[in-house]
Amino acid sequence: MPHLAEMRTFAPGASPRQPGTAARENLLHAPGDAIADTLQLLKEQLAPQRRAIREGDVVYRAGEAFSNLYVLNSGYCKIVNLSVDGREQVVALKFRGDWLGFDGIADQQYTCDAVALDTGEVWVIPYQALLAGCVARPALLTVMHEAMSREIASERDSLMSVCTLTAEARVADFLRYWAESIARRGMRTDRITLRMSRAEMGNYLGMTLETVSRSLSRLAREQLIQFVEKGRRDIRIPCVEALQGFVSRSLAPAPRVLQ
Amino acid sequence: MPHLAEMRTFAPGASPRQPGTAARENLLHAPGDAIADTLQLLKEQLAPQRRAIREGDVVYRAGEAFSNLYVLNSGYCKIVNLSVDGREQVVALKFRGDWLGFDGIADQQYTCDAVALDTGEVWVIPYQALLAGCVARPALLTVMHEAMSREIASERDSLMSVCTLTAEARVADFLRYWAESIARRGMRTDRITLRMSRAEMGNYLGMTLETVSRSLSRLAREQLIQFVEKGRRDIRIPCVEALQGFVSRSLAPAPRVLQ
DNA sequence: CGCCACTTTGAATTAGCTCAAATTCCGTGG
DNA sequence: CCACGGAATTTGAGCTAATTCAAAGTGGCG
Repeated sequence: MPHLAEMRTFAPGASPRQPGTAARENLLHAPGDAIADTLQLLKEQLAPQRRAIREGDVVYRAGEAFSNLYVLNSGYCKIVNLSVDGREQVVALKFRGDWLGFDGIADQQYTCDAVALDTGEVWVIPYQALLAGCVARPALLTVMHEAMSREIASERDSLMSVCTLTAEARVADFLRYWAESIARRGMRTDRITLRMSRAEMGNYLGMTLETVSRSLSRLAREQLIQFVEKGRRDIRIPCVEALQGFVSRSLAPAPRVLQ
Repeated sequence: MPHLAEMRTFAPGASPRQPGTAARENLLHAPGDAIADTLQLLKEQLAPQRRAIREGDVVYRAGEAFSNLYVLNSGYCKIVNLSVDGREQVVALKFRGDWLGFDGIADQQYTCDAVALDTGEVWVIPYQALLAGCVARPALLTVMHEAMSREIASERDSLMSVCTLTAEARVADFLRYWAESIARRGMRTDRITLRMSRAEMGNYLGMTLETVSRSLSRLAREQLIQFVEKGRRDIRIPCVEALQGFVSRSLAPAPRVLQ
């Protein structure tokens, strides 16, 4: 577990080597890949503690005192918002390179649960250490701000999706978003494995699990997706653009309303 | 919408402030009011340019190159998200002390329109100047991060509201949120003036303007609100807690679903 | 093999939408 | 000051997308 004192000992550009993993990850590092660059920067500058996670593990919990941000190095997480009256709402999904925990900054405690959807690894980024590191490497501040900015924009898109699309279009848009997210991370996108149950998807998308199921069946009937044999969580997307097209087409013909 | 994350920190009874001279604002400044403190800090450290805005004025527009953040010193703004296929979605409302423009950081251009709902004033905070100022005054970074964090939490609450509440409860929650927002800023809350048309509210809340109107009529019939004579935009809220109670009560009895 | 959780599909119900008509408000010009 | 016209709002009636309730079907795993 790296302490602040240790952290400083790494000269910028020198990576703290971990036996086994570091070499492999450096091999995988392609310059120009913003996500990999960010991970690389964080590793070099902060040598973050790594924490293995498995499906269902809680990275942080609502109400817990805030002190760390987290960056997802592999796997998938869902962010679950909780209301005082007991409602639960999946409000975001996180992929490799995404940051978790920004919601805790304002009042020094997290306002959501962050739960792993799969085996993976998060890096622990103590907030104070990050701020301290920004003095030497302003790039750290830049990547953090970009991540926060992106999160704000992303949640606005979610809200727009829920407010303006039909259920079936929302499901299609969700699949498109998932495919795009993993494509941007260099993973194959033609065949995706959803890490969520129908109930979780429905919760995230603001519809019942039955409606999710019906929408998926309909999308399959329309050839926009295919179920990979054995297991209804593996889905083939022959053409992501076709999915996008479906979403656009399913809009009301005249969406021009606001002033 | 429920903005749980915003609830803490602010001491009620803080000064309601009007745009005006620095001297008058200093007189009105009450220590312990986080919003006033932030404005004070920004004024002292950055002496931001002030920009008067009137209803309909665009503070920034989607696609425009990012270089400034803005802080609302008075008035109200809506944030409108735009999709490539022409949908418009009001995704946030901004009050005195709120920051605008975070969405522009990630890709160096704004992704939304920010539009004034009323006469007011924004302060222009050049992002680079802000970062530079943070070296001398780390508190600047703190308030900025808190604002971003709050915005993330707030949008998650909006998403939860849209996904889990009935239309009528959403309208009630919106009124509660508006009342609470201005209460926290020291303004009277028993009688509020909505700055939005039924169509704008409906867009923000994910329903048609007719449903907004019907919901308001029903809430009035149930004595949870009253229309102030002459003008359907002035609303009296006899008891904010009663509104909150209505929202909670209108939940499905057994909201326990996820896993 | 058999249980259990998840998923699919159907049928009936309903919340909210669409379409339409009346009403109110407000600014503008006479 | 009042009349007029357009825009916003309200309200009603019918419709539809999505929900609820229910029953089968499927797969994973001890």
